[in-house]
Order: sequence, then C-alpha cells, then structure tokens
Amino acid sequence: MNEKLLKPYNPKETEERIYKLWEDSGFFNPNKTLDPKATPFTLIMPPTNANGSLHAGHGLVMTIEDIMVRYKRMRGFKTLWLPGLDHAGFETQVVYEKKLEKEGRTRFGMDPKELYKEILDFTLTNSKNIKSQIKKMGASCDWSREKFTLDDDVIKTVHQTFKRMYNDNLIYRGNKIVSWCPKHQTSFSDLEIKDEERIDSLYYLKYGPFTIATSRPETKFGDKYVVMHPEDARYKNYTEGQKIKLEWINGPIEATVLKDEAIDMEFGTGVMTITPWHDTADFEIAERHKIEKEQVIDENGKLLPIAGEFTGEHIKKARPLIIEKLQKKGLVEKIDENYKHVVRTCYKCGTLIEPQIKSQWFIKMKPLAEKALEKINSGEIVYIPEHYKKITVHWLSNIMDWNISRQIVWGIPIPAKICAKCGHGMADLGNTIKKCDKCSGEVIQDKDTFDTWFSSGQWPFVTLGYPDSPDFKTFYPTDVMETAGEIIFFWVSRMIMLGLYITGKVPFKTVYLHGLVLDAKGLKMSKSKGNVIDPLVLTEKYGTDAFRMGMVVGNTPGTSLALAEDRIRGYKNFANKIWNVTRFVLDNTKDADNFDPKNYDEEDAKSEEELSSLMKEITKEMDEFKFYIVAEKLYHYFWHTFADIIIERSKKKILENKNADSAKILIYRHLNILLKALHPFMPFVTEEIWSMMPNKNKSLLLIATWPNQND
RNA sequence: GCGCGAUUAGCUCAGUUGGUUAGAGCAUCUCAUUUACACUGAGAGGGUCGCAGGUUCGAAUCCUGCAUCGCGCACCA
Repeated sequence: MNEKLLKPYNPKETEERIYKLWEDSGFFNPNKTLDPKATPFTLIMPPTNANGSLHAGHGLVMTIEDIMVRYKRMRGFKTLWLPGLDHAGFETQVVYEKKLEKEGRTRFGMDPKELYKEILDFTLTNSKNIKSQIKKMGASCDWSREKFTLDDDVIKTVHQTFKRMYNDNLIYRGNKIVSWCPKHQTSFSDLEIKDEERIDSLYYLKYGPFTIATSRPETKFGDKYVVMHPEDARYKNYTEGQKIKLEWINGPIEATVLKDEAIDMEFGTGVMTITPWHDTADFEIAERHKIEKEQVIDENGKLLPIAGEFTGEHIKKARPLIIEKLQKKGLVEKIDENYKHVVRTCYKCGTLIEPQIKSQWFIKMKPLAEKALEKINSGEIVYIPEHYKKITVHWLSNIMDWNISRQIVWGIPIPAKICAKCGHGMADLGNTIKKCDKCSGEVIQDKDTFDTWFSSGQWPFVTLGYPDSPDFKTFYPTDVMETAGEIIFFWVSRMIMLGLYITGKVPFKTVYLHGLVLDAKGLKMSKSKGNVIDPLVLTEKYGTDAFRMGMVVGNTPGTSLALAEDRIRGYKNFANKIWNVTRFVLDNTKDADNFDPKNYDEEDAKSEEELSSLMKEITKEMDEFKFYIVAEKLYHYFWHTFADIIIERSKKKILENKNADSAKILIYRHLNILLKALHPFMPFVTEEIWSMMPNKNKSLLLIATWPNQND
C-alpha cells in the first residue's frame, strides 16, 4: 500500500502536482479527446477582471463551471472550457486611478498613451497572478485557447461589428442627454447608475406670477420656459407662447409659457421651469417643443458664465449662496427640508450624476431586443433559475438606446471620425476617411473608447474565432453560460442580442446564474466593511476540494451563499474521511480482484443495488444542473452509508471470514464508483487516490467514464 | 408607483409533478475510546413551514389577500 495513506490527507503536497499531471496530459483541450466524433460541450468562462486578485465570487464560478465541465468530460463529450481575461475598461481604470491617487498622481493631464501603457503593464502583471489562482481552484480549462479582451483579433472583430452596425443603421452618433460622472469625467449607459434615496430640501420659488418647486436651484439660471399641464384649470388663462416679464436670480428676464402633458398637476403647484441640458425629463419637453437648450454646469460640476456672479463656483458651494440671494430678493416662498426623493449616483464613487448633453455613439436597441425576445420566449434559451427569464423579458421590452462611448483611455478605441464642423460621426476602420461625408468639413479621430460591455457582449463568438475558425463551426452556439445574476443585463442579455445579430444564432442554450457570495453573517463583502474573504486563504487552510464542496453544497442557483468557514472545515474532514476509507479498503482487498459481484451475499447485493440507483438519481440531477443536491447526497452516502454501515459491516465479515469475498468486492467497487462520482466536486483528492488504486487501466480519473450504469 | 424574489430547527439552507412521522450541514446535549479515521463512532433534543382566508379526501407545496425583508425598473420639478 502507498505510504502516503498512512498519514492524513495533505492537500498542499498534492494539489499542484496533480494539476500539473492534468495539464501535461493534454486532456483539458478538446482536441485530445477519447472519441473525436463525440458531441461537443462548450462553456465559455466569464472573462476574469484583470485588475486585482480572485475573490470569493470567482471561487464560486470556478467551482460550478469546473463541476459542469468535468462531469461532461467524464460523460464522453468533446468538452471545451475556454478561459479568458477582461481588461474591464472603466472598472480597471477606476482601480488604477486609486493607485495613482495614493502615489499623489492623477490621470488628468497625463499623456493618454503613457497612461494606457501603465494600465496595460498593471493588467498584465495581474493576469499572471490571476491565472495561477484559477489553476489553484482546479479549473480544468483549455489554456491553449485563452483569450484577452484586448487581443488583436478580438479588437478586429469588435471593430467590424461596430462598422456593420453602423452600416445597418443600428449605431448612430447622437447629441443626447447622457449620465455624466463629474469625478470620473466620463459618460455612462443607464446601467452604470445607482439610484439612491435621499432627504433634501425642496425650495418653493416665486417665478413671476407662479410658484415653482425645485430641489436644484443652482440649475435654474437659464430657465426661460415655464410649463404647465394643458388641462390644468388653474392656469387656463395662460396660453402657449405667452411672454411674461419677471424678476429672476440675476435680474429681470422674459419667460415663455409652455403646455405639456408630462406635467403632474398633483405635484407642488403644477408649474415648473425647465433645464433641458441637465435633466432628462426637461430635455424631452424641450425636444417636443423644439426650443433651445443651454448648458449651465460644466463637466467638473462648476457653474458657467450664465450664472453671473456665481460663475466658476462648484454647485455644492453655490447652492446655499444662491438661496441666500433669492431670499434677499424675496423670491423664496418656503423651504420644505424633509423632501424625500431619489437621486442618481455613479455606481463606483457615489458622486451625484450630472446629466449633460453630449455627442456620443448610441446603439438602437429596440430591433436587437425584439429578436432576442423572440428566441427567449420560444424557449431557445433556458434560464436557471427560471425567474431570470421574466426579469430579462421585462428589461428587453422597455429597453433604452445604449451609449457605448466612454471618455477613458483604457479600452478598445472607437474606430470613427467626427466632423469638426457639423459633428457628424463616421465609422472608419482603415483610417481612410479624410472629409465629412455630409458637409465635407475637416474630420478628427474619435478619442473615446468602447464601453467594455460592448466588447464582452461579443465574447462567445469572438473567442471561438468567428467567422472562419473551425472552432466556431464546432463549438458555437455554446451550451451553457454560467455567470453572476448581477450582470444579467450588463452582459448576458447583451450577448444574446449581439450574438444573434452577428451570427444569427443564440450564443448559448442555457443560462445558469449564481447568486452573490456573502460573508458568514449574510452581509455583502466589501473592503470598507473589512469582511472580504479571500478564497485562496481558505484553500490554503482547508484544501481546494474542501473549499469547492463548501461552495456548492446547498447552494441553489440564483440564491446568495453565506460563506462560513465552519462549512469548509467540515469538508476538509470529509476529504480525510475518503482518504482513511481508502486506507482501509486497499488494506483489505488485495486479493479480491477475481470475485464476481454476482456472488454477493444478500445484504451486499442490496447495497450494490442501492448505490447503482443512487448513481442513476444523481446523473439525472447533474443533467438538471442540481449540483448542490448531488454534492450533498454523495457526501451523505459516502460517509453515513458507505463508511458507517457498509465498512463497519465488512470488518466483521473479513475478520470472521464469513462471506469475506462478498464484503471485499463490495467495498472495493464502492470506492471505485464513488471516486468517479466525487471527482467533479473534489478533483484533487479523488485523483490522488485514483493513482493509488490497483487498476488495470492506469489512465487519469479526469477522463474516466462517469459511473451512471453498471460499472 | 410597477415588477421580481424571499419568509421552513439556534444559524445557513434543501424540500422535484400536492401524498405516510417536514429533511441536511453547522451548533447544542448525552454516551462511547487498543483503532481505517478524534479531521471518530452511537444516540438525543429542537419546527403550530410569516399571517389570514380559499381549493382539496389531503397543502410547506396550488389560489387570493396582508405583513416583513431584499432586489430590480421607472419616476415629480
């Protein structure tokens, strides 16, 4: 017997060696498959952000996906799990900006090329680290096909997609109101915004004969239009277009009356003035009435010359000064200091979003969403858990155009020229456009980069080498997309739309969404709370197999998981239990090879049958993605039936030499089958034990056949 | 406001199409100690399944309403 078995199982000594064994075997690559004609199974790994190290959420991803992949490989599929890394545009830039801040530097004023190079170096350094961490998790992915979102071929395909959508009129350059973060100096899509409830003051101001209510007096300098509902009886004497002279913040102005149905007669006085440059609703009213729009606040959150004496003042400081002035002029009727409302903030830094009118690239989402809805509603894409389908359908049915321009350097450059004269935008892949095709004006290169989700939204077909690669033909559409429920809109839904648009096929057949990993108390992990759990600390302490079991047992899809160290400790004991059982079994079955299971005594025959029906049961559950229950059943059966009952029973038979052969072959076969079944969950300890088994065929457990039938 | 979840043992959660006495892990308590394994074994306690109705021979499960918590979306100045 192997001497290692005499000591407790030692993951540290085992894991690296085993991983190397697998990697060197070449079986992570589906090209080396036992049956080249086997049905493919494809899973694309969500590209890991290359701006830090693995967190607990990644631990969950690697665990669940590796379980799927190992299972399919053992079932004989030509299995591809394609790993990738994400430059993660804005996310990474934010991380890097914080690093700069610590060094007393800032991105503003830096040479963009220099900044880009620095972030690239930073990312490449992190990539190495992250890759080795993914390997520590036991991920059996095909490293030979690894992709990075800034690889040349990825950029090329993304550029072609841009051009194609531009030609198809699905991408346009528009002067529209966008969400602008004054701290990060970039615009966002509607998804990068976080709503936050706040209590502020609501100011009731005298505006000529009217009283208007506002929570943002600092925007009101340019308000020259006063709007009311056309059916509001209180204001029936005022007519559309009527001019009214009145005294305002910085002196007398002439206001114009507008009537618009967007006005809520119930709110405040039923009258408001509009600031089209800095408010979405006001912008729409202005568009409808075709009136001019004027910028009041600049990109840094400071007031422009329209504010007169307040010019250059930051809006935060200006507000009380403006109110003070208005009070002196007798224009403040009252202040409600308990006004509860929702403001929009930057999801990263919490800074108040300042809506601004900007010229940006937008994707028309409606036509794309309609096609996606068709496929989702017809069941071509299955959602696990199912309720995510409803959420997706709801979002797709109310979709807004997607702003894909970002004013940051870290990303894929937008291949486009902008006319300096008329602002017209043109897609330009080969850098060939020299003059505006509308007004013949001078053109300049667009300096913006793509929203990172525009490129990762193309991930399934980009990674497989669309359109000509053999891989694309073999492995697309992929089978499963496994990712966090959090990014269902950001990523999953956009992949469906872009995948359908470019390839005409759904990018994946099943969407499996996992929940958040929370700390032991069920709180969201965050650096500020100091409750972040590093998965690598846990694997170091308890072994990767134990960590993986802790991640998967009882963790139903879509539900968040409270990660308690106790759980993982329990599975460390389990790994050792398997180890010790092996010691007993191998010690007692040296001469049992020739016994025929047909000659079992009655109770052993029953046990054999019980195990085989358990295998049928869990095979079905594996196919239904119910890993949480399979892991638990295997744990329970191994420990409390195999070890506690069957082995205890066998001791007596072997010792007293009564039906000893029956007992020996039963425990040997049990161990054999259970090692295979446990392999997807606990790959290291099972592979290590497998190598000690006196099997005739000494191939790796990695490619052993799943024991679903009579094995 | 609209939508989506959740509510089951002290804690974290399972519970498949309605069907015996509602399960697991951890925690707690009692007992065991020459053995594969103390990283152990045997056993125990602990739940009016959020509340109120309804459907049914039968409901944790299906329907309606309510409450609490969480999330998403849209918004009113």
